[in-house]
Amino acid sequence: MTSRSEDTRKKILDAARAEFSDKGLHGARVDVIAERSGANKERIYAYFGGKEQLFRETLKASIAEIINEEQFLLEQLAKDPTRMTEATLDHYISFLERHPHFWRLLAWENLSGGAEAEVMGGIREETFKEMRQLYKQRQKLGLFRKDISFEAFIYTLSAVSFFLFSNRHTLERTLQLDLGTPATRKKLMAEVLELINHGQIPHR
Amino acid sequence: MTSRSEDTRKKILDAARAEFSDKGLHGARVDVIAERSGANKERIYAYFGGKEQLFRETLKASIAEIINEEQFLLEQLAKDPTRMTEATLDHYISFLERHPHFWRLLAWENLSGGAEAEVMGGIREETFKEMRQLYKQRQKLGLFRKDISFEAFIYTLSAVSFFLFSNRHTLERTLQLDLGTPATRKKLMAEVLELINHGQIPHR
Amino acid sequence: MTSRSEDTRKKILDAARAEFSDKGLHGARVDVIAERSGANKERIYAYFGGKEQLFRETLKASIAEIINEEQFLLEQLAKDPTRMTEATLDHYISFLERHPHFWRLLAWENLSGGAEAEVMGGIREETFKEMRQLYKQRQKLGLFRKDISFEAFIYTLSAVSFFLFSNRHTLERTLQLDLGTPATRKKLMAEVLELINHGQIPHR
Amino acid sequence: MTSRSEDTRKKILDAARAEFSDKGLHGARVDVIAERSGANKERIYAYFGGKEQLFRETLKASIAEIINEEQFLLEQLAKDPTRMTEATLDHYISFLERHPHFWRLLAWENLSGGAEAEVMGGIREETFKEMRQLYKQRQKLGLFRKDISFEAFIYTLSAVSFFLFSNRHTLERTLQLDLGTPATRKKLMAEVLELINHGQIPHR
DNA sequence: AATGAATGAGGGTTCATTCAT
DNA sequence: GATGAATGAACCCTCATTCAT
Repeated sequence: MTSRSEDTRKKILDAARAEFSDKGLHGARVDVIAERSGANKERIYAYFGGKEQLFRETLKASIAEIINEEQFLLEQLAKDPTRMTEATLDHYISFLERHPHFWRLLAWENLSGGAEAEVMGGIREETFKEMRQLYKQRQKLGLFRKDISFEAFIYTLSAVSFFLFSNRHTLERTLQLDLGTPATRKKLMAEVLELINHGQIPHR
Repeated sequence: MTSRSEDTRKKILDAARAEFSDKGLHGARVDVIAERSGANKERIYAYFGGKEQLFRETLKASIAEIINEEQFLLEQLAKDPTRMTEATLDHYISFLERHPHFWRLLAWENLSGGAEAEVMGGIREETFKEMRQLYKQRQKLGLFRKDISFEAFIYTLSAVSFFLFSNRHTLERTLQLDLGTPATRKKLMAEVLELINHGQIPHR
Repeated sequence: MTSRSEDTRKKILDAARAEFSDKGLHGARVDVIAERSGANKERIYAYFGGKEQLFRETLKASIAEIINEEQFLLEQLAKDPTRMTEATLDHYISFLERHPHFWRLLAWENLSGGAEAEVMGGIREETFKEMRQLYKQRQKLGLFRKDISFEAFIYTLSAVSFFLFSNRHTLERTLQLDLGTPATRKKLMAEVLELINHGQIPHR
Repeated sequence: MTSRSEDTRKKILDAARAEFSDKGLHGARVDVIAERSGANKERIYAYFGGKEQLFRETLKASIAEIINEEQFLLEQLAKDPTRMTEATLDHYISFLERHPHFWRLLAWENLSGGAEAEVMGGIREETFKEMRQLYKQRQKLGLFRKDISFEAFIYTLSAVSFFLFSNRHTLERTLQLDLGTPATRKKLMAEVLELINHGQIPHR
């Protein structure tokens, strides 16, 4: 594993991420990945074994990215636990915005049966463990409702953030919203946050 | 356009829906569609022009389905406007559950650039118009918060219902929930509804 | 199975026989077979499933040829049972000479493990059955030695005829014989026949 | 040519013999030879020039082996010239049995046109020269028939021994003999010897 | 001398699409 | 209108061979 081969491997992985993200497993072309990466097609097979395995590696690498980023979220939440909902939602949206291949690969994968989704399991477990503790703490403090589980909470935040990107095209047509414009998007999400948030804290 | 050809056309469309829903535009095979439909491959080209055009027709047909169903929702909401949120969410989930090809085709389409999403625009416009009126009415009555637009409301309901299906595989791994089991799903969605609902009605 | 497709199938089989006979399973090229046959490459896959299956079909077809021809031998032996050894050897040599692809395909196949050799089993069984009867008859008549089985007899005839073709190149070098020349070949085989023959009939 | 490089060369040649013997020129893979030999692929090109040249070298080396062994046969025949046929046949069978790559490489080569067969010429010439003298001597003694040339004699012995191995798979099917079992094989060959032998010595 | 990385020309196979009947 | 046969352009993958260190 010389630095040269490591470099080639990485170039292939980068190109694969772009290509698979764009067109999915079946739409992607190995030739295109080779060309995009500047490497020889055969190297793909030497390093990754085949198209499907490369897709899997690409997916894994993309999922790995979320881990690092979630560390920031955890640190932030530890410092300032007020506004947990907002901070988490913001983080999710920001992450998906900056890593379009993440949600795209995940979406392709889910449509194809999610055989590789298991990769995600263990990976995010730890983050969730810490967040769950924080959530329960706040439930005890009376800031979050006790009859709403952490799972439902995180599910909702995931859904409203993921959907924004994954169904953007359809949304723009049906809701007549230009979600490409940050301002429009922010306004929408602010309202969504409001909707979620005020189920949490019993203002009275 | 004899009744015989109409019949063949329909059989092709049905087979195409199944195949495209399963595997997407690129994963689907024209041969398979022909076989599944019992029609000759060449008929597909005679009637639809090509694979992509067939996909488009399939998508359109699937979207059209939502119209009929949404009439029921509107009627129901007209009769009993209390529990608008719950009724809508239930309707969405039930629809997606009974029409997996709908959300699947939409998901494939969104990933591919959503060129055909425009079809949806006009189609659901009318439904939304009626729902928006109802929503505003209830805002005036103080049952829904005034600073949360109809768009944000419907966006949230759409997201939490669609996400349940579109990301099911990933969800099962990360949240350790067995979403195939109706009971688990119902419990989750009940909590999500709670979360959304209590931002609407200021209990005090 | 129209006559047109039957024709194409046959053209492919003919071309395959030539190509496989020349270069064996691994040396043969599907493109070349397609070109030689004048058919489209894809037809090969449509009709035969793949390269290896085509090879198998080719082998089967070639083996089938020997059956028809062996009928002539049987008839001949029935008419004139004297000179059984000579007639059989002549027939074998003549057959191999006129069907080079037969022994070549068989030779390739034997080298590759003979997985398909089983095809031959049942096929020649009947011929051998009749010949065995004839052989035993002649043993009883004291024309063939009783301590030499039919198997050893037919084995020897097969070996000396097959070897003439299968090892021709090597033979020409080591024995300095020009086996391409019919006269040389005939002289050699006449002597070999003599060698075999006089073990059969106890001249005394 | 250090002893280290000599060693590498030998390891390559050994691996090549195994691989080419198994799969022939076209079926063999350079990568596999490199792996089997434990040497680097590039060394093959440095030492042998290419795949085909390596095959040729492998063939030459294998043919060379026969020389040493045939010395034993000659010595044996010199000591005890009675039973020349049997001794020679036994020797051939034993040699082929112990050196499967010899007959396999030769068979592949013959099928591919036998371009390298010339190597054999010179190599066995000397052995044959001695054997021919012995044969003629015995013809004069009236032990071998005068109208059967040495070439026909040696041809027959070569054929019946070589064929046993080269066509084993086909034979097992057509003659229903289990040639893998030594006993079966011995019985068959004993009868074949009988057949040949008694053409030699005019018992009367 | 030796190695791991890289290359480019195929090699087998499949696909969407069209033709001939 | 309908069908089975045919086509050619890819598509994934592999191989013999060479390069750079």
